[in-house]
Amino acid sequence: MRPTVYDIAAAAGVSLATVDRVLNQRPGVRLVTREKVEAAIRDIGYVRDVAAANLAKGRVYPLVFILPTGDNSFMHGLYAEVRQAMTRSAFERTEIRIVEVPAFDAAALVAALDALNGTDLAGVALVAIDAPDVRAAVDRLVAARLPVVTLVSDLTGSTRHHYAGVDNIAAGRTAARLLGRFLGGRNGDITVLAGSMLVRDHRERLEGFASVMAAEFPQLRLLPVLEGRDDPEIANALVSEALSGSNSIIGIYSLGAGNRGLIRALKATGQGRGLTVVVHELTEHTRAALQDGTIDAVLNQDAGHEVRSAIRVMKATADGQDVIAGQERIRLDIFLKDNLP
Amino acid sequence: MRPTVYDIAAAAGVSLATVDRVLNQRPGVRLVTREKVEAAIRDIGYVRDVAAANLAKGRVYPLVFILPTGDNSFMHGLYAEVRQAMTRSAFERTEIRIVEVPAFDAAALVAALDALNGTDLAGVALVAIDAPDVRAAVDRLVAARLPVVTLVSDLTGSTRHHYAGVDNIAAGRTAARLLGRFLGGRNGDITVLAGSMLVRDHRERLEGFASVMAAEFPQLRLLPVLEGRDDPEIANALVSEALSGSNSIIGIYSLGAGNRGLIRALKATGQGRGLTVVVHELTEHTRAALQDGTIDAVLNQDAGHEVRSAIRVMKATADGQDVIAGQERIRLDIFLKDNLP
DNA sequence: CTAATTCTGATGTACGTAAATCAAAAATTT
DNA sequence: AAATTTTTGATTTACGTACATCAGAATTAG
Repeated sequence: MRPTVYDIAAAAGVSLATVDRVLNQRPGVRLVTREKVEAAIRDIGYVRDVAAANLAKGRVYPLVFILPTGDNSFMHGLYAEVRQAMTRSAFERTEIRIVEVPAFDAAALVAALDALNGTDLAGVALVAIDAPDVRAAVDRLVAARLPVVTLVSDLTGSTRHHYAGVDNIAAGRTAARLLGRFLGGRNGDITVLAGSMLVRDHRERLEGFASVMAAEFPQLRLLPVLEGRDDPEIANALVSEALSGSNSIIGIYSLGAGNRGLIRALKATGQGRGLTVVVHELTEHTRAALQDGTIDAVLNQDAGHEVRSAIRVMKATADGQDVIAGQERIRLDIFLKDNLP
Repeated sequence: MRPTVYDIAAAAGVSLATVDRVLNQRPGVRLVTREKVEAAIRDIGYVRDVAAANLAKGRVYPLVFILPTGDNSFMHGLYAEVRQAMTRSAFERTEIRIVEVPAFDAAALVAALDALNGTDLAGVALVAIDAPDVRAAVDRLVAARLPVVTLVSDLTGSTRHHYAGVDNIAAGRTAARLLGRFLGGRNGDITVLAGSMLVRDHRERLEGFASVMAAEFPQLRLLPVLEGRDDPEIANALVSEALSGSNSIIGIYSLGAGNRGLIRALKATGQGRGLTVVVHELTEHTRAALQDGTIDAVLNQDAGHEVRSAIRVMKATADGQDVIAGQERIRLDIFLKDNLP
């Protein structure tokens, strides 16, 4: 049988109350006694039964997800996953609240973050915008001992506890290699469609993409980046214009959202041109386009995994526990038409 | 506050004892009363607090992993992950035991399975060998109300509760497309190295690979499959022989384990021939080969995820709970040199 | 050496559920 | 209607931990 607090008490030769004081870092224990108890804990290999402890504490984890609004399938999926997680609240002792903020609006994000300061929370997850005042706002929350997890897009340089998202530089590099190798030595132009250079994930994807392109596929030339603000309408307009304006485009990398606009443009203007296309985020639209050959590869981050991972990390951080590192690494999924889930 | 058994009792107008009898399907409750209680449970949306229930029951989950012996990195990794899971036993209320059986030995596997029948277990995970008597042995365990999960290689047609592994047909198809597109229209021969056609995962990978090759890359010709028994030495010998015997081989697909033998052969005999190589399972050897360009892509199943998923599913099945489907889907990882973890 | 202070022990209640016991009530049989 | 059987209720203990209270012991200060 696994050791309990009674076993520690017996081993250390103290009472249950003292063990409890040590375990829960309550005052009123002499240093020597405390060390005696801690030694006993180590010796008999006691590990606190978190379930029992939570039961006794009546612990619940009030969590907040700060999510940007946005009419694209990826964001819809992300919202859906958070709502899914809400339905599991009873089991997981969570109380999840969603706070919506306008997309790409750093000031609004800062306001949302600051509004949380002082409230009774076990954790905050946010899709970060890479701006100094956002960083400062996050640091304020961390300083107030609140677990903070960035979701999808990271905020390096801040003191956030964890990032639940993919390695976007690696994603960009991977996209470049896929595109480069699929094009098999042909030369021509590559168009990159992004959402906004304001968010770190898009900047990083571009950075990775450009560096591999330059180093390994010099026969391919990168055209200036199109910024579609993750909006299908804008994306459609930009890509249509680019394709009709040039015949030397042979590849497209879409590193943001709003791909149903891109796909519409491809079907209207890109038909029969033998374009090789790599995009991000598996949605109903990109899935269909992958299947019918409009798109050649989809890079994806599983929003469900990201949300569940964020929740696990926030809970663990709130309890001062550590997490299974391998389990919390969000992997980059590569989908070809053959391995669609 | 979340409803408790007391709330059900009050809502149904019965005593706590009766609620308990209904909840735990104990006898001694009239049908009408039982229905009254069940209605109350639905009405107030009661969900049992599993943590508290397990605490009260003193529940532990004795689990068995039946793993094949085998001197290849993938199996080493799998063992390591199970041992990792053992270290978390205290937290997870599991008691994990590993049973080793010789690889590719159906009779030994059947014996190991039958030895478990009648023992007090909460679940069995096994790397299945696709043979009728293995299927029968698994069915016997399932009939004895024991949760059974296949790991890495499935056993379709059996009554196993769950398969914790990747879709191997999709894996084979994906490998074919990667190889085909990376070769960019060249024509020549493709060599396939497998472990054994006895295990379903290898058969399925080959099936998927061959079908996409035939349908979409007719300029590539498949050579007869080499069976390396997942053994590095045998793999090395077979591939070396194949490469020195033919100059028309331009691609290799290794769908089993034992790749350090393949890599040795490639470095010795395949240098400078511009071979395109796709292999399975990310290990230290395949990782290094991917980085130095000996290999072009690695398809991988994350053994850690498989083991953790198997444990979650066995526990949930033992409790009659259901699982988060999306969370238990084991994904096929595709690694290029750019997205190595 | 006494008084004040700081530690420590003993004990009880709570969390939400499981499981057992025994008495009482209701339903069924004779 | 009595005897029997089946249902139900009331109550208690337990799981492992948290947390509070109060008394007694040990330590420190005066």
